[in-house]
Amino acid sequence: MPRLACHLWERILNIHLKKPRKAEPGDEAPASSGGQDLLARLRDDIVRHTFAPETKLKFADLTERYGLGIGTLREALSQLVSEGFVTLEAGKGFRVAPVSRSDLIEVTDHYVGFETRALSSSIGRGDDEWETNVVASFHRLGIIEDLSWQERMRRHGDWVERHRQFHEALVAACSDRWLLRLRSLMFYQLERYRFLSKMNREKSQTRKGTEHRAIMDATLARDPQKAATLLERHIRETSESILGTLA
Amino acid sequence: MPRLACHLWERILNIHLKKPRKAEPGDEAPASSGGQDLLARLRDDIVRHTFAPETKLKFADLTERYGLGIGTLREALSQLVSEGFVTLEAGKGFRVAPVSRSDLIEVTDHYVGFETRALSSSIGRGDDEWETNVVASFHRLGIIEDLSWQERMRRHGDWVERHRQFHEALVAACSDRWLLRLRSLMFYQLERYRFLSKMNREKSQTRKGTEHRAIMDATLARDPQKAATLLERHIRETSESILGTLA
DNA sequence: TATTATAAAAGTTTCGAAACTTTCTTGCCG
DNA sequence: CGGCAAGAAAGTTTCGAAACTTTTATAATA
Repeated sequence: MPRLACHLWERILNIHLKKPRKAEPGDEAPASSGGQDLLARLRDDIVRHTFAPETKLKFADLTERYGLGIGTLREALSQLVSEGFVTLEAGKGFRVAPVSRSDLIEVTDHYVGFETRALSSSIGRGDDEWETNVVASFHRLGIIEDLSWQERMRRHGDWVERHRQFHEALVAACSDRWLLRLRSLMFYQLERYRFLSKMNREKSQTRKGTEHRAIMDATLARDPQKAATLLERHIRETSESILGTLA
Repeated sequence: MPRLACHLWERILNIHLKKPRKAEPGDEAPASSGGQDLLARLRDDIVRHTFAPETKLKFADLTERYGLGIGTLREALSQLVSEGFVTLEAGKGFRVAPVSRSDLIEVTDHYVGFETRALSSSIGRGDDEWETNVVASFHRLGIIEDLSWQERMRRHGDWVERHRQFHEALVAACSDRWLLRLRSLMFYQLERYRFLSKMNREKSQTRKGTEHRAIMDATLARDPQKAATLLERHIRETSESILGTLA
């Protein structure tokens, strides 16, 4: 019976998957669509300097690398223009946005401001669920930070992800949607610079772990003042060290 | 002689236009490309409530309205997603982002913070050229604000544009690129709400003119404290009045 | 009549070919 | 040899048709 419509088969096969999908709780991200996480992949590749700053982003390369059409890529790149990761010059195409000392200084300042304010708010409003998440994400991060230097390097991708999740968990209870949005914007910008410092980080590694713990402790103790101070130092120290390498 | 290449004709016709184009001073905007100002047009149409909040943005309508292809529109809409004017749900398409009291409150707070900081910085660094521009854009705005109510309404589009230029001129000397960028983001968001208040603005109109002058005076007097205070009140009063209408 | 299955319609997403621009190369003339 | 025009190559931008999804309408069944 070849006349049977695809729809039927799909329904038969998916009925048990699709129904619950509608109310699945994890579906928070609005997401783009089919080129689902292309945006995230591209951003990651820029953040992790797979494409160095100022690199020209040619569609010929990109279509091959990601296996997607030109239009889809253009769409994602456009969003990255708005986020400040990519520049677009009419007729000349897309380039990875440049990095600079002044840019790093600005981004750091804004990020410190956003993150400390969001954290204070979060401390004031967080519930049990939030607390639990902070502890959980800290632990998940700690597992990697406790590894040997070599292992840590190998799993750097995971570290980046867990580090982001930890900081996100801290501020998650803040109710100001725009503050979270702006904070997130600056966080990703900083991530790009953080990567630059990956090369010449000496013994500072171990201190990072204790810093994260101190921030968490002050947060769980609901001491916004102290938490903000620690957090600010945490962020600024990292940036200072990166500024050294940017000479 | 039909064999003559297009290139030749174009060069003949454009040589005097294209050469100077390269160094034209007004070309500051990186701009998108061919659908040059589609992004701006779309944003304007959302800001001016041509498309009401939560409206579904169907490509069938949009292609007809703007006379552009689907791909081009998608690209512009993607950027507006990043800017927060539009939402995108996988498979369901684009919608104009909703408005709400809490959103307005957040946007106002952030905008006040950005604008006052940028203004202070600008006052500290502005040169003659900057001062001149402030005076010029204030005057240009004043011309419209001095008109009768009816005329003012008729030329509301111009007013919006000149109002934006005035505020941009004030902060133009600030050197923090990210601060200007974030400020601009919030400014456009507020613009959407400002439009809502257009309906029920009573006598407040005349006061606006004097407020603008007071801000400019304090700015030219290089009094950042006073300028910031006046500016903050200026912004907050507007938002308060809009909050009333959002009930 | 209510419910559910199927088809049709409406809409969105992806893709790549065609048009257009910029950049590089080559050949010509001074 | 340097400058410059012309053509070729490389790259970007636009567009709309095809594939796919969601929504709406229709028909069949209990």
